[in-house]
Amino acid sequence: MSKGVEWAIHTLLNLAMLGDDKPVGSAQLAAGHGLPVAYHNKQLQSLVKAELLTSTPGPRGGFRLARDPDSISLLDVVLAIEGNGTLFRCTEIRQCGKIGELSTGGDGSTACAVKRAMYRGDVAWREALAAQKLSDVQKELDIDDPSVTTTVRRAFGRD
Amino acid sequence: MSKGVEWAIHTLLNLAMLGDDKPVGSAQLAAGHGLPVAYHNKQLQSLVKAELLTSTPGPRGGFRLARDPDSISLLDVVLAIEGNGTLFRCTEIRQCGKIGELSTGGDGSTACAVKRAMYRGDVAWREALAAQKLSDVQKELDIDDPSVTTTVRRAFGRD
DNA sequence: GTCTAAATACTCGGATACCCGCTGTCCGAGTGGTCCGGG
DNA sequence: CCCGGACCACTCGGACAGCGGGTATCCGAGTATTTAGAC
Repeated sequence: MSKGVEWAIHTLLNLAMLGDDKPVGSAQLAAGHGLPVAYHNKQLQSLVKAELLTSTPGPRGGFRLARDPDSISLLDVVLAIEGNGTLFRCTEIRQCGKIGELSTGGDGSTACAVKRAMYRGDVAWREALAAQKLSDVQKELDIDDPSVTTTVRRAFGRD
Repeated sequence: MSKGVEWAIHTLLNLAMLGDDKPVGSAQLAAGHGLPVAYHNKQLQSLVKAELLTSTPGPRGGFRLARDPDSISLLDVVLAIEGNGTLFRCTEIRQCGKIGELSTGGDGSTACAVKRAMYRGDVAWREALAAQKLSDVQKELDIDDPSVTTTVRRAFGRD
């Protein structure tokens, strides 16, 4: 899994902790965690396409959360960055080679058993991530370090 | 996830369906599903290192299952091919940049909340794969197409 | 003083190189089988 | 006929290229602000 996922989650959490609706520029967001500005900007565009962020151009522009943190799951973020493909990709090799040629019994309607089995793992992963909203992670973050919100606000020049 | 995982699972299943302990050469295993021989051989070596297969060199040599199919989980196969790393890699960017520098409150002992949250998804995925053994998939495969075992045996020149 | 309009500075957005890891291929090391010669 | 040794064919194992996607970077399109000028 690409680093962009970690970057996106932290960035979204920072925006959630700021709370207000003032846009924050890509440069500021990247500076918050010392990330390469231009590439991070590219990831933010992916989040905009996925409708997790809204962008406003021009001076005083930047990015805002498109929805409340309790309606954005970690799965949403992962899919926005990685694309909505599955972890395991079935190539249907069961239909190739000698075995594929000799195979005749099963009807072609049923999906490959290997595919089904691997997809069960995929579904478990997705459900676990979908169950966790940004607001949940934000709460945990606050429990670990109650001063984190103040720190973030200060890092972005608020207060 | 790399294709090698799909290849490895099908190959192990084929060996399980053959049942006997006669070694099968890398070339035959690859021909079973029309895979590139040399590269597939490379993957088989990974399975040997993970102690899922045993290899015997020389003429009449090849690969055999190292354990019973009911003691090999899909997770074992995935980790053997992909390495035992986690899906989500935490880079600790929370400690970098402006926010990292200003952050002081939380004790360094607790892991990043984002890391913990993502690892929950990782654990769910691993558990779902660990719960499914090769024998289970083999049974499903046999239900979908009762003639599959015969087909595989024939494809490998048995009977 | 106020309205208008142009210049400006700052932002996002997409097009362009770079690099690491999966993919694919090759050849060498090692082993068991086989064949030939001798007893 | 039986035994021993050398040859050989076949196997795995690791070392060597090729390519695609993530990574990183730059420059152009667009907009709100600012500012200068005219009324």
